Amino acid sequence: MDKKKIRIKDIAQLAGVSVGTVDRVIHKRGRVSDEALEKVLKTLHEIDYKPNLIARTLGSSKTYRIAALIPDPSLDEYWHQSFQGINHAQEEWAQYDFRLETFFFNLYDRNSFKKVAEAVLESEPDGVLISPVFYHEVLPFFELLKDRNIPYVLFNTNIPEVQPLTFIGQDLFESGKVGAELLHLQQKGAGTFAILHINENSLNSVHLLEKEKGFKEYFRENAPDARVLVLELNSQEEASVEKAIGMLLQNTELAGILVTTSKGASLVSDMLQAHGKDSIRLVGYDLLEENIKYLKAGIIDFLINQNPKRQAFLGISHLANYLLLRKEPPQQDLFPLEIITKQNLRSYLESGIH
Amino acid sequence: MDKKKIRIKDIAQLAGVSVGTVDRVIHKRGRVSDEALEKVLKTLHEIDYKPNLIARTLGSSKTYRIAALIPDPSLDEYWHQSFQGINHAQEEWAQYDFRLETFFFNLYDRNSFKKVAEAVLESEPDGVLISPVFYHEVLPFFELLKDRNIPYVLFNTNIPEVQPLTFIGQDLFESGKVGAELLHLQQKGAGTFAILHINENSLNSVHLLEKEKGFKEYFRENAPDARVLVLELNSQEEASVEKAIGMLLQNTELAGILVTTSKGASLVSDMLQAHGKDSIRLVGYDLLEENIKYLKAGIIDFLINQNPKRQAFLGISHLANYLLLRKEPPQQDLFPLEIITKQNLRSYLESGIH
DNA sequence: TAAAAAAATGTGTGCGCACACATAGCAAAT
DNA sequence: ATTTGCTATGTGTGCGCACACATTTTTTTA
Repeated sequence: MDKKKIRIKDIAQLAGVSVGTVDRVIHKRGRVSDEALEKVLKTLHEIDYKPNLIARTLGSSKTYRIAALIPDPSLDEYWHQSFQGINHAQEEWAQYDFRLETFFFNLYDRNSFKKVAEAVLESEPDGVLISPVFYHEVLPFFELLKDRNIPYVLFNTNIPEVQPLTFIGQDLFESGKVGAELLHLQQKGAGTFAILHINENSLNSVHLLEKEKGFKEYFRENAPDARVLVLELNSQEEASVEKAIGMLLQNTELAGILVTTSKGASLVSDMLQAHGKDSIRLVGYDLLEENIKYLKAGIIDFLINQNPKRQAFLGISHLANYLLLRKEPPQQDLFPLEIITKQNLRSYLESGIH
Repeated sequence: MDKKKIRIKDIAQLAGVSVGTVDRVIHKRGRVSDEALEKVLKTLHEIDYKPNLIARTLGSSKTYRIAALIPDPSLDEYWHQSFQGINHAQEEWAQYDFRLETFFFNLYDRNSFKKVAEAVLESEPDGVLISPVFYHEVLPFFELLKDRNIPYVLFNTNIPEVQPLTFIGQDLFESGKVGAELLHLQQKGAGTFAILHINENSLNSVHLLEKEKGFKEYFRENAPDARVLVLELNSQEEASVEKAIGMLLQNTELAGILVTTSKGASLVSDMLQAHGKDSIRLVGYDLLEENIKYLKAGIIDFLINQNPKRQAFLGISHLANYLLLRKEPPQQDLFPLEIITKQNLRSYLESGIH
């Protein structure tokens, strides 16, 4: 049971070479004779050598620089929470020589993203954390990162084909199913259920479409005779969106509504109250201030928490671990679909990062 | 923006003393003149010095030993999951010189706990992780640990008055409220709701009583005319417990049942099926295999996840951080009350430690 | 066959800290 | 006045690794 720490020195002794040679073998720096190579590899294999990551980082003392690309947090509470996660990670890793540079772009302006992406490349970071909102604009960016051998971590939205270091977020298809289930709970009979995409550019709708698919799939499986309505309300003017929601509420006898965008739920809550229809079940996303208010008031029945703060936090952590300690992160880090109600809300607000 | 790393050496230079003196001041080893002390403290205050924890651990290379005291995992799936968390933590911290020694006791035998506690003391660990099931037996144990200056971390059940290094777990009062809410969702009218304590020694019932209080509180606040039944079924023989449940089901028109012990829910599920009463809403605790089965089958409607694996994992991590890196953990680490349904179940099973 | 070039191998140093140990300074005891 | 016995202060070393550099061995070339 006494597994003493094996050092490079020990390996060297066992293999009958010097530490320098062992070092060269471990780091594949070449300049080693076949004979020595074999000896070292052999003992390296026999003894299960694990380098002391602590000592490793001590010596180098290189300052790593991570760039984080997210939508402007001052314009959107959801992204503000992501930003908090990034800042939290920075504190957590302050020990080490890390410089975290955050780049903001406008969520509704693909050109702003392009510009910012360029700036990131110019800054020559050692790693990148990004929420790839603009699919088409992001692809060439990843190409360039790949060329420069800069690892990148995706969060919030996944694009598996660009082979990021890792992805952090939720399974949005499953998320749509959970949303549907929460609307359908204890709803006897068929009824009509609506899924609303509000105020999100349709360009980055992969996101929303996944939820929609899951939503439909749930009813197909569990209540085939339920009616499913899909509405996409993309107008920039709030008034026209409100009007559309109003019409929906007047003309249709709804059993429940799922709002796929985190900001949309409060708008729908307003309308439900205005039309005296707050018995309609409403499910939204994320612990935004407004959403919390309506959840407490009983207008919103459930929120699905995407935990943006933790997503960003873990994104940075995975990068830091990879760069600093050479720890490979898992292929993807899928978060559970957290269901928030009036009663367990507090436990979520009070608990730290989970 | 360029905050170069400040080392002890720098402090020494600024204060006009040697590193040795600075070291003595930092570690309060005494043997420093008032004059020098003041100088060092002053610069130490001006410059915000943060020791490099990495370098600190490198030098010492002391082997820390942590003792974990938990109920025998081979007898109980819930504790098995805790055990997994402990093992996971061990892997995570394998880097460092850690030895994790796990001590098991019988959940139903206070004497076995006493014996094990003694063994722990004899092993002279540097830190202790424990789930304090037996309140009275555990108090003198903590006294002894305090005498010996051994830090201890509690998880699962809290005993704030013994002032542990930290506590990790859930707010059980809130948990009872959430359980009640889940039973009451969309239940029009008053109805009768039962809370069942099954097969848990009443000795460690602080646990269960807290949930019960929250349960009652919910109905007091939200449905004062609902009827609340409390049943405690402590018999060792399963048959007699089943009989009691059967009688309950036959004689009472129930709207919902909350089972406070993780193992109890599957028993109740059985009985609900046997009596053809599976429309009664059932809420239980934790992702035990049996519970998962009944949740998928729709007999159990919701599970509240206590996340024993993560509890234990974080317990060890907090201890390790404290011992190795001298990081003070938060006073308590409260977990959110996770609601599991048929639809989001998979996301919880697939996600790693969250 | 000697000299030069190239390849293989070995040695030394620093990273920042903790701690053991060495030395300086200074007062009390002889 | 010299020694002893303190305290205050300074110096040196090791932790395990990475990497620069020095040295040895082998190969090539004249």
